[in-house]
Amino acid sequence: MPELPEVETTRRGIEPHVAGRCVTAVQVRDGRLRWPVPAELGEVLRGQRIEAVQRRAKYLLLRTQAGTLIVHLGMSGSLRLVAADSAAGRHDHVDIVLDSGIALRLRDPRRFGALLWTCGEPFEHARLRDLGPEPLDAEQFNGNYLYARSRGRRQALKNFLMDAHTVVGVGNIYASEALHAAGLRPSLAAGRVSRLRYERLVASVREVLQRAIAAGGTTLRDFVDGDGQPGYFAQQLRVYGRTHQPCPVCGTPIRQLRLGQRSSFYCPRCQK
DNA sequence: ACTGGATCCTGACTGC
DNA sequence: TGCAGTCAGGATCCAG
Repeated sequence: MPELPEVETTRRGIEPHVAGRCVTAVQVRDGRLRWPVPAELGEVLRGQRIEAVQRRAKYLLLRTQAGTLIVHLGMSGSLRLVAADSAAGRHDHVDIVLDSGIALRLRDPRRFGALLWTCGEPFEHARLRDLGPEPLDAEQFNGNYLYARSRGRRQALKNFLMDAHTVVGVGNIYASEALHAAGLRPSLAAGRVSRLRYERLVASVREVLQRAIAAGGTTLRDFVDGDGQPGYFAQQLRVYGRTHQPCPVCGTPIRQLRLGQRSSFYCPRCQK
């Protein structure tokens, strides 16, 4: 599910209801996520005030005095604001109950998501410390950076773009969309793409992500924001999931291929 | 160091 | 209707 726009949509949705509130209870119905939910989570979170809700890559960070709760939504996760006493569904694995009577409810059918706790600086956590730059950070993420980083790499451009060491937050949907917007074929060898074309790619990544955030993200199946509403960017997708349908720019049928075990979509005319 | 493949899990969908 | 196979927004781990 969630790439950067969906995680950022979630962050913006929950922040006003979560920041400044105190945790009164943590209910773990099923702690079997990507990694087991820490057994001491209820212990350490209870009574803590959530001071800020931040995002790094596809992780959400709920900061407290005692430490930080790190949330990843995996492929099918969502975080919603619900009344604390509302009935939980089959895949509603964890509730963080707040003193407002609202609970932050983690639903994750496939259980690829994670809840991690760190007492230290979250950016130094093993899961976060080696991540590449944020795509919306113009200082760190620019054409020169991608050009320099890609030299000598034979990897397909799309896989290079989806590697969180290269840049974070760009998953399977937005990689395909950004490459289409930049006119670049996903199968190009990353190391043979020119500096100018990387400049274009950076601009496209940024533009696509920002439009997706503005639309509240993309809902293919599971994604809902903090209020349970889907995102509407699916209506604006130009190539993702549109095999054999006409390219919205030139009308040529969209092609699908597999790169790194992921479906990839492109227009053979617009993307060279 | 880089790359591709297998893997975790559940659910939806397709074709026989 | 049932059953097997395929695929799905992510990221880690491992072998070559």
